[in-house]
Amino acid sequence: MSKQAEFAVILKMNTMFADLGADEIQRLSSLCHTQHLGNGEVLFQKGDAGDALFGVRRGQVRIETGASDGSRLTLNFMGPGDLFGEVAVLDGQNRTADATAGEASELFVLRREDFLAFLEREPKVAIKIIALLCQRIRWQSERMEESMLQPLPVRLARRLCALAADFGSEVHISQEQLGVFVGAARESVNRQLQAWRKEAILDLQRGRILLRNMTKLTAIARNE
Amino acid sequence: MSKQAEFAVILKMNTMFADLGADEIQRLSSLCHTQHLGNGEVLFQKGDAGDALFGVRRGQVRIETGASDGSRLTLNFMGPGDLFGEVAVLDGQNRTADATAGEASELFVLRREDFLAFLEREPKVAIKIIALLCQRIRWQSERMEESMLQPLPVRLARRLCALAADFGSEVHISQEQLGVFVGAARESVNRQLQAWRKEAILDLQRGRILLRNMTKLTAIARNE
DNA sequence: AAAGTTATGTGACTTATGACACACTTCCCC
DNA sequence: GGGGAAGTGTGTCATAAGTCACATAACTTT
Repeated sequence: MSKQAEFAVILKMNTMFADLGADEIQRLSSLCHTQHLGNGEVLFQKGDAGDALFGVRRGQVRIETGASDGSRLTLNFMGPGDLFGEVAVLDGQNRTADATAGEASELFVLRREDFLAFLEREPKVAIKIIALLCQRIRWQSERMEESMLQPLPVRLARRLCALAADFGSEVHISQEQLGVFVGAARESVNRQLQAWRKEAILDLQRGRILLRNMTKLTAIARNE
Repeated sequence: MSKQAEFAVILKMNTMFADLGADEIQRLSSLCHTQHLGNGEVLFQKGDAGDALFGVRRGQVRIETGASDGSRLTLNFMGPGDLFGEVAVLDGQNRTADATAGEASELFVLRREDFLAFLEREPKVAIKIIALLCQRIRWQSERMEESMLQPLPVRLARRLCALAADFGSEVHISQEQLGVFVGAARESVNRQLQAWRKEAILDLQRGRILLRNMTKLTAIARNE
């Protein structure tokens, strides 16, 4: 499969571009470049201009932010097929987090200027993008109002399910970082995980969580 | 001042259109219609197709939603100069709440079809709209992550400040509805308001709150 | 392998806030 | 002007989750 065809598949998988027609996707993916990163290499940092959209072809990129105490907190892991920086490429605002290669990686790059020129040539696509952004706004406000009002177990179960979708049943994450993800104290996370371990929903190891019973976990995530 | 000039001013005041150039605003406002509503008349209901954007010229429109128990909960008041339905007009999705005239009102109406045709004619404006939507997405995610994690006094102070910006220092709202706004129980809202009354930050009357010391209130809203 | 560092497990305590219960007041309307 | 209905004020209690304070376990570095 050509690089462009690969990139087209990745674009198509992202909610933001899922509704575009095959021809539009094809023209969009013809604008892509590729970029290689060595292990630990920094792709961009907080405050950099948001001048491109990235898709992971192989490897892994960590999206992280420097906490005030100097420690680094990982906000997300992007693996093959994941797309990141969609919003930055559209509005050109500064990056709000750092991106670092977690291993040697190859990325698809769609530069802002190319993308904007494309939108100007194809106003119908621009209108679709607008619709997609609007959906995202609706989705966000629904989620947020709903999500932060949920009790910790529900938030935690949801986050674990989301991580499982990306990484399978062996999630490699510290309880500390999980706490940051769901907005809770590490100790609270630990206590909940212990409770679930006793129910055989999952197993715990240092730096990793083994999901044993996704059925129960998704039931908790749905808040019964 | 002509209706169109008035509408142009209203568009300009809204964050969503604030960055557009004067000529673009002018062409956009030439597409507007007006509509009259009697007191209590229903403008649209939850589930209706989102086929237009509205601006209040005079009067007041309540945005509300029917709670499951049959009672109606007001989500927002739109007064002269306020714009609502921006997202629905862009993506054409269904309304997510009801809109009812709180008094005899006159509205500016910008129909979805006219607006989309306009965007197709002016792709540069479409790109600006995209940038504005992106800003809104960023703003939303920042706010939400921050806001729901804040303690009740902070959330309450912020909401009161926002209401004060719209209605001045005499905010006409029940404590019940204020509770819905900030996602808290009525009793908790009442207790916090009582505390602030004792500090002379505000006064309470049935169905209304008189803000006495905005300086202190904004300080609380900033979370010190 | 000893020492240091990071991640995890757990108990004791505190606090914010929701839930319930009920009294009191104001408004509206017949 | 009497009887609801809606809004408000307050006490008591329960609970979820944060904080603090350690103990322990697992990797890393020298």
